[in-house]
Amino acid sequence: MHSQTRTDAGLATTLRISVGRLARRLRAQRLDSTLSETQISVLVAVDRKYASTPSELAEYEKVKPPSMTRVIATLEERGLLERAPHPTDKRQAILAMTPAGTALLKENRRRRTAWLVQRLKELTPQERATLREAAPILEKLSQA
Amino acid sequence: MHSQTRTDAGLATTLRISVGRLARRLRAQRLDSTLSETQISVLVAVDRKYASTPSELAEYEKVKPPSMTRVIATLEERGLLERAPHPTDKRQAILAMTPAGTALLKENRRRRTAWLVQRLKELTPQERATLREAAPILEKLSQA
DNA sequence: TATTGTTATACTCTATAACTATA
DNA sequence: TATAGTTATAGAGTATAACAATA
Repeated sequence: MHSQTRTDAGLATTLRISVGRLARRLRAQRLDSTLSETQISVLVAVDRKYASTPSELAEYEKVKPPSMTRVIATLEERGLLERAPHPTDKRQAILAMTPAGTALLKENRRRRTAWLVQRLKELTPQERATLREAAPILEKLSQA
Repeated sequence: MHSQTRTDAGLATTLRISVGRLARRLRAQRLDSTLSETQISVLVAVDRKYASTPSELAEYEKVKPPSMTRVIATLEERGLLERAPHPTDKRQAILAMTPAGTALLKENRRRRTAWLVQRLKELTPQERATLREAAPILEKLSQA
């Protein structure tokens, strides 16, 4: 059964291919296809307070500040984010979720999770148990 | 340990997030960052004979024919693909790998796999064993 | 002076519409 | 007429360079 994964290189190859393909399938489930992956990702970052100012968001998303200016402008225009003044530094802006932004994220998570839950249901109980063991390891790998 | 993954929805959420993040990390390892993901993917499709003509490649990559025209033109200019006449239909073209294209793919795979092998080495033997069990299941999930 | 953020401009990737060559 | 592919053109996303406001 594990013929391709006996060696570390074999395991890495199999993981690399299936993780890439699974991620593409998950991305395709996104709710509002008029929002890009970066836009969704910025909403998530603001929602979880991983980043709040335009500079922090650019750094977090690995894009340049002028690109982030445009991403934020679009999200503001759509009423998904709003801007508040920084308490001490007038140069900076603090981004915050609007109720519409929060609702959109929630629906997006619901959709993608529902798609994957359906796929998990098609596995055997033993296979799901294996994935439960593997999930925290994949989590660790992704943060390495 | 599995507090987040007891339910199917919890498992799905954890998998969804870590698979997405791991895929992004893997993509970032690509060799020639002047080649887009689509360009790499077209090379892989030609190499494995998943598709050979511009129309087939457009269909396979889920882009429109004019977009594929440009992707192929770039790959030809860089000497990674070459064009041969179709044996019976003068409208169509058959794309084939050049030695440089084959070499580039090989090096790309080597790099991404090497990155992941390194990450796997940082795990415990028990964790690697769990991933060996999980790998074929993720493979199945990605093809569902 | 250094930092934060924006505006102006250009490049890449993708799309739609219109066209050419062949079936 | 229909199909395979290209050319012309436009829109989205990101980059660099130059600038404004504030620290």
